[in-house]
Amino acid sequence: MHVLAPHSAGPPFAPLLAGRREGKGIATLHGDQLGGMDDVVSQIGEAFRLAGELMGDLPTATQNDPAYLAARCYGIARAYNTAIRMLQHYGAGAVPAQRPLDLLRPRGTEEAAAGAASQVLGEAATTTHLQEPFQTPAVARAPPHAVADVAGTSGGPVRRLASSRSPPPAQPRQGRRRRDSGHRETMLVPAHRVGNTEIPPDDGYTWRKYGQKDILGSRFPRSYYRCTHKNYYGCDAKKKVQRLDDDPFMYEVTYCGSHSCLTSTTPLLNFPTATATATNSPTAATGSSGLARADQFMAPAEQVAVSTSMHLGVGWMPVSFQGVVAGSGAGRGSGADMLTNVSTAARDTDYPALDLADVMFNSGGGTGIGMDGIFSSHHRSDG
DNA sequence: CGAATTTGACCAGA
DNA sequence: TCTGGTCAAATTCG
Repeated sequence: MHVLAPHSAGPPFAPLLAGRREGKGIATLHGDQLGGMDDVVSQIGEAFRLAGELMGDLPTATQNDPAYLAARCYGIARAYNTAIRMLQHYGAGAVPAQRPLDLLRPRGTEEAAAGAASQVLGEAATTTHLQEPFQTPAVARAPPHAVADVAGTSGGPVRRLASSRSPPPAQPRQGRRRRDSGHRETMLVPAHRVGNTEIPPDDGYTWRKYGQKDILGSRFPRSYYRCTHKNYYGCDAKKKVQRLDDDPFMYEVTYCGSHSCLTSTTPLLNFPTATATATNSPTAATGSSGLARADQFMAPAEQVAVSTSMHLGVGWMPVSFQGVVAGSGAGRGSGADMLTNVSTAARDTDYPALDLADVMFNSGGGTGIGMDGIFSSHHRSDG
């Protein structure tokens, strides 16, 4: 366990704007990883953070992209869902037995939309996905020869015309293995709709790219990442990022293995000051969980490693509900369909979650200052 | 100089 | 044999 000293300096996005080099991965929280109250606090903070991001995107995103908005709202609501579930798990009866997933279940909509949403939510309920915003260095809009990975690269696009590499080793390499037989999970991630749409959003982990391949039948290359902390902690988490052929604004990300490191599992959280204050208990500040941590609790070095998702974040779509637990491409296209369905539901139905949104966005007293107040106050949290 | 990316080669599985 | 996944030297950048 490492104690995260209270930290106050600069705007909350400062670490994000500092030009970090590493990509971040999405955090998937599984049932056996359910932690204590600090985790719950982190989860709530994550939901706040996602909501703040959405608020920032509203001026542009609302114009012509209901699917994008639906995805974002989905991510927010799911974050709260996860918090509720964690509370129920943690409280063991002390928490009212509300069904968290009902927060998102559409009422009285066409079955397609409702079915899609229910499927998604059902999956989230069973695996307790904690979807952090995500960013990955993968870029693949243009042919691989013309475009290099952008986000998170230390040197930006690098293209060599000719390789001067050494000849192959005299002795064949040994121990190279494939087909990791660990946990695999595929998710669909929308690309940014504002700013650089070439990169999927941050997911809160730090990844190091170790390969890129042109995949047969795919227009875009597939990028391979492993956890940055593999060497230090033996963390075997990996992920593959593949841009969908039929939807260039969607990435298919497959996670292989799970994080055994702690430092990579610190997706950026920007707790509202009030929230941070309310939860700034010793437990919250010193919790051992690898889950998100308010960045004002972070030491500067740790802030460097946090997510860029504050301004890049986009909710993730789990694909495993489609049965695509393993195997890339199996769910290709379906995820987009799901997104569309969710989008439809979002347009045509009212959600109980609106109550939640009302609380979130109007907590300041109906003048819209609720979130503004929360997040603006937070802007000085790490100054 | 260390860390991260690029990219051709290598390897394993289908 | 083909294809995807991984390795590792070369390269780049801060």
